[in-house]
Amino acid sequence: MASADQLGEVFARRPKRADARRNYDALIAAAREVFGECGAGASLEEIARRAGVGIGTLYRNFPKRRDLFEAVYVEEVRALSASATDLADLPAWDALVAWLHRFVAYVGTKRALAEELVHDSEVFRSCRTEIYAAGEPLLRRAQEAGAARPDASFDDVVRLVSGIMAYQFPEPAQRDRVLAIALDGLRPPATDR
Amino acid sequence: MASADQLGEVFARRPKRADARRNYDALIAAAREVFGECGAGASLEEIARRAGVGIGTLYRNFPKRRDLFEAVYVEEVRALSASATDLADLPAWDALVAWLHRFVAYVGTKRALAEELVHDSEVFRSCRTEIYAAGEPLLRRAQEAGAARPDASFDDVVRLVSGIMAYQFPEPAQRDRVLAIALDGLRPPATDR
DNA sequence: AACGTAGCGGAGGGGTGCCTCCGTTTGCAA
DNA sequence: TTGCAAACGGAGGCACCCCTCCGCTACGTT
Repeated sequence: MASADQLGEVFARRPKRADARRNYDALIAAAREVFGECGAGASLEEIARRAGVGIGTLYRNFPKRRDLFEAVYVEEVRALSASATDLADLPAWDALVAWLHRFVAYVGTKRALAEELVHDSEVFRSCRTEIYAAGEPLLRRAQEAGAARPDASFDDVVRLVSGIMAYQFPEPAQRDRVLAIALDGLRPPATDR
Repeated sequence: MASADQLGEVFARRPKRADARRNYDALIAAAREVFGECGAGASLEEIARRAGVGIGTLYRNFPKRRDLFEAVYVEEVRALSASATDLADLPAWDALVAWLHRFVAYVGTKRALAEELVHDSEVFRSCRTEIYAAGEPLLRRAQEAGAARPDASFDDVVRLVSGIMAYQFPEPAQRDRVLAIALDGLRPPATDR
């Protein structure tokens, strides 16, 4: 699969010299934090600062903002998409809902990722492809089982869910309630459910 | 009602000298554009530039960013909340849906307003109060008519809808489809609707 | 027509961010 | 241990933004 190769490539860019690798990892950790707090437009100098690294080092490892951004999320996206497989033995609808809850857990706190998932951005398309490849079969299975409305695309679902997550909720209980309402809308139009 | 007074106050700040009023109005028009394009953090200098006005003029009329922001949306919020009254003769559910569509039309293109509606910010609370005062009765009426699920608060609905609108949709058709899914979730849990 | 003042606008100081360049440091292979 | 290529880091140039201040303009009044 082409998209996985691309994600692998990104991962392989990790440098080999010990000090370099240390800095690389510190940068990614810092970037994860800062992107999470400030969104995709966060200050790169702040990231270097927080990683305890010169700004030059940041730019050597990640010449473009997007390079850093990708490196941060590749791992998480992989984990998320991999986690779709161990839901196979649940009923179709429950599997979809369970996966979407994971999706929310991964994506919900990371405004930056959610933004990029919707605007399509170069190589980031790979991440989207990966996520969609994982989630779409779950939706289709639910639709075939008659548990989800047939006229919704997986893209609709992603937008529905990640839109809701876009703003932080003061109370997680409300977040779950709103998510539940949205998911109810995904059920088949009428009678049986 | 206290909130309306406060909105009135904002409106009354409009200056009286002809040139001043011209600039004031140009600033609001420019701000509406720029806030719409760039969100609430837009550059004030860009706004002044686009209004064809010196930056000093902007600051004299609107000493704080929020002042400008408020002035921009007061009018729109008023219109939106006023428009709830002429839906009284529709069936409860249809009235709610119709108003939410107006809500989307007003708010959907204005990321900045949606942001502020959720984060609560000083005087902006008035706008929210006003909007909620308009929309909440519509929801309650729908709930009493058994057309909307009783466990959803109006705040839930606002978050549901404005979250979905947070990212632009390339195709408006998809936006409507996703909105429809979400609104379906608002229907009462089971059988009759 | 003349005048007082409300209003104008933009220069400028301070801050922050982006990105490049290059003298210095350091890991590691020989 | 030595040597050198790889890696470091931060100074500095440029751009943009925020906000203040003050000499100039022109509106509306008398």
